[in-house]
Amino acid sequence: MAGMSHRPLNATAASLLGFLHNGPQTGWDLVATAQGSIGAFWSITQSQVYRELAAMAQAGLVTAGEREARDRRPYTLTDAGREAFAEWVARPPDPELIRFPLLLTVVFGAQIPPDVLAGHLAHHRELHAKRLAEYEALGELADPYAQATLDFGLRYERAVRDWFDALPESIRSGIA
Amino acid sequence: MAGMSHRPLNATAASLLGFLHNGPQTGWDLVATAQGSIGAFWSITQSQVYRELAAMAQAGLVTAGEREARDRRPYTLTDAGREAFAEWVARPPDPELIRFPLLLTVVFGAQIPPDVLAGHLAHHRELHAKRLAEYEALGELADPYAQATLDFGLRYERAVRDWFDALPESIRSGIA
DNA sequence: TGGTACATGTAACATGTTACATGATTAG
DNA sequence: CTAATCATGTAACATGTTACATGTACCA
Repeated sequence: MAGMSHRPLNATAASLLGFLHNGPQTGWDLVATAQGSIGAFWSITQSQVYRELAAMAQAGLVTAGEREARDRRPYTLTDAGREAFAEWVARPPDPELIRFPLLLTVVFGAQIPPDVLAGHLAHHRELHAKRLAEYEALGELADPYAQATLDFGLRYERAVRDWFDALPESIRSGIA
Repeated sequence: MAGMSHRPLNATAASLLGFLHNGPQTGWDLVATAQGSIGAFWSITQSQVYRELAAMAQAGLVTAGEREARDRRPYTLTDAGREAFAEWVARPPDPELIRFPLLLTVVFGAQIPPDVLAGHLAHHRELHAKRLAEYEALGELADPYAQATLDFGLRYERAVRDWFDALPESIRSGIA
């Protein structure tokens, strides 16, 4: 079966397989796990999780277990799933994608009432300050890999904060 | 017509309207304009541009001009389009979305051959170093709003570089 | 006269989002 | 008994991506 041709996994599906390396989990649990551990740089919705699990079960990468209490249905990684994950991991990761609507409003600053723009900026500065505080409150993580991604988040949030603070007064405060 | 109910614009469509404030442009030109000025934090494809232009023409936000040489078809902003743009910028921008596949591989580091992970990291470090050099080569921009977004890019890329360089040796070099 | 860049568009599909429908279990 | 939480799933739609088809104009 080694040479079987399957289209490569998408990163969302692959990450579910990644989590299943730690043992069987239900869709519900996977949503919580994913949002908690990779949510900051890989958004995943409930709908997607159930869809990918169904597709991967179809493809034999996971197997759906019997329904337990509360209809919980645990999914288990198969050997084929393990192999698909290994293949995914070996391919060079795509470059990151950033979609930052606030920067769009900044670019079009000349077409926007200065106080409106300043309000958007102030609001987002707050959001980011909160997120930075949350990251800092986490302290040191036991898992060095998780710690590495947290470190990314910390550096990112500090860079964003510094950016806000370095904006020209005319843009930041809405005083033309 | 002020109270007409239309679903709010998506950010991609809105940004096209933003660019059309500087005068009529063809789809082709808009793709180049967009990729050059907001491409770093808002990806836009050609397909999307033609689709959004057609939809916005339908909705009366832009008007398609006569075909010129080489079948060029310039689109012009209408008053309704100007209004729709103004409504869009008044709404608070959504938080940014970051999708960073490399960080997924880092999170699953324990399930990945160390040299494979180290290779991915080295490759991406290179990519980011190049991008930072490109940004730095741009120098000061005349438009303060464009400069503000460039400044974001510079700070982001420096944060990413510093993150790479601060990774634990065991992760970065693949030496277990 | 042949290749390259310009230019528009469609088709097919993958991915992501939002809202809803349904029911089980727990806690107060 | 009732509200909140747990849990699965579907439906409908929006957005994004890739590949292709078609033709124009320039330039070597």
